[in-house]
Amino acid sequence: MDIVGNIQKEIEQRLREAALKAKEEGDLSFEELPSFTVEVPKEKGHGDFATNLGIILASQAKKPPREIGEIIIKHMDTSGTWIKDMEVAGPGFINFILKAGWLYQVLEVVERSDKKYGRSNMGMGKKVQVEFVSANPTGLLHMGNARGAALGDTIANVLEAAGWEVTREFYINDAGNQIENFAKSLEARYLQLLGREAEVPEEGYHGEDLIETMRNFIELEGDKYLEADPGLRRKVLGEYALKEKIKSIRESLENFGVTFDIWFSESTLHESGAVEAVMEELREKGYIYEKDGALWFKSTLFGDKKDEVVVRQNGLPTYFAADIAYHKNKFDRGFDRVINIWGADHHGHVARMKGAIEALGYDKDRLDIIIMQLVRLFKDGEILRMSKRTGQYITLDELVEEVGKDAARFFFIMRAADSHLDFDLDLAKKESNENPVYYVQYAHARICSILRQAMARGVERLPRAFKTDLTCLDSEVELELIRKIADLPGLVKSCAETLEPHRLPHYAIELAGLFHSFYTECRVLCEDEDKQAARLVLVNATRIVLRNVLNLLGVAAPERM
RNA sequence: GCGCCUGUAGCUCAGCUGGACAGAGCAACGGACUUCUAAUCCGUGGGUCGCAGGUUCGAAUCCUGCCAGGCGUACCA
Repeated sequence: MDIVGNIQKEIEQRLREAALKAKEEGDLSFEELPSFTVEVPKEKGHGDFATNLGIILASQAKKPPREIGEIIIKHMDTSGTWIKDMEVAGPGFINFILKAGWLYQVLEVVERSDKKYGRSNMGMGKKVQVEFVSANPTGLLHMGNARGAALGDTIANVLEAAGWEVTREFYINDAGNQIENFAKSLEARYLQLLGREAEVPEEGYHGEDLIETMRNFIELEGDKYLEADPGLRRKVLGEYALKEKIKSIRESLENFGVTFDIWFSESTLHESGAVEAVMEELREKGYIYEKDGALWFKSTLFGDKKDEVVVRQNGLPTYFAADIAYHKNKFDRGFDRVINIWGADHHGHVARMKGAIEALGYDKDRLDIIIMQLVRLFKDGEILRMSKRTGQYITLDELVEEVGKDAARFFFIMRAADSHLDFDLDLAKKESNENPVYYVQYAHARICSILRQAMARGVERLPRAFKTDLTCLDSEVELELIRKIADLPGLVKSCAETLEPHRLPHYAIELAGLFHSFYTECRVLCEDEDKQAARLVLVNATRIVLRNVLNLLGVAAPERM
């Protein structure tokens, strides 16, 4: 239940009626009522809600905006609403001042909804798949993957909260060229460890983790592949390492609070013939042609800059071909909507992916691709260039170890996907105590402490909001705190709509800030029983909201710190 | 060259899809613990919103052109 949203809608409706009534009575002239906004003004002095209707109507009605404002106010029927007062202000806004009581019902709603406060059924139970991370299983997870993991998981959480049925999926790129290179690199390490001359190929993977992997392998299987057929050897080593890598990726992500419902293997698409089949389908529809011995998809038909190869000269399908089959597979599985989270280095892939979806006859708007800018890592004041090939990167595990899961997630989610974020590792470590995440968690812990104290002082159970006189919550901080609490449902909806969860951490910081101010200014446990009861209700509602937001972020809500 | 993203306080970033005087955290400075956790609070300083035009009653937000940075522009993924 979204009280702010409901009031907004109600005011909008009354305004519409007032304008029409004014028109009927000849006070205003306009053809059709233009679209206008009813919003919460930034400035406290501008009332609880405000509309720009007067300004919007000015040119059509041929009257000054302020005069229109007065006319609308005159025709407003406010009976049965929370509206106490209306005034024309500034260039012609109408500000609405509500009766004080409107906020108190928010506390009742929070208490009653508890874990469900902030949730809605906007998605109406429709099925959505969020595919994210999907890192190559040839190495460890780095900072970019960490950002993607935090972002994707939170988007999934937000969609769930907004009433979608969400599936989290990881696409395993266990086929293609890179797997060849992976196997060659493993082979080189294997041979090296057994005292042979061998070199990791230029285009291979140089990370030291592969040495470790081969050490594990040798422990199990010894040197029995030393003289084996190289093709077989690479296959065995590759399969072993892949399994180990995927397992460690899964563990790292779980350690970061991210659990996938489905791990989807690319190679199954090749083995089942799905790639071939989808190529055939596109060919029949006339979107495939041959040139220079390769097969091309006509992505330029869908606004891409150039056509794209789907089957190479050597007869092997490209990554793109498999991706088309994968996306067809997603829709075949019955997802109403599909969301991909990709790093900025893949943005060139967006147009042709959407093109392929369209070519297959699906509505391309059922696919959202979120492009996330890359993470630039600073250490000792210098940029650390990350690359899996050179093996130089900070891993997700190291990040969690040094900065902590909660701080890392909070930090990543706080930034919009669009922002190219600079992650200063030294600073993150150094400031871990001053990180905003602790500020929020501390607010939660403080509340829990108050509630514990209350019990210790003989309060047997928390007072229920509907049985408590809340009107004594009348200081400015108290009202602001309730006002902020009232914002959560609208915020979650809007984050789900825009797929931009970065406003949640900011909200949490603001809410925690208001609570801390309240804490300094207002004593909860006190002589005045009525006041104490009302403040316990307020504090408990704040706790519920903080916890719910932290849950959405995948960040712990500690009861003690 | 072309395409996508970005440019807001010393630093890292918000700015709720065009609203009424531009915000937060960190950093700097000055205050507040005999009272529910000082991982907190209160206060001070700090900005040509990259630059120049345009649209609008109204622009950090939309359009155009420059400037700067990141990414992409493979029969790699």
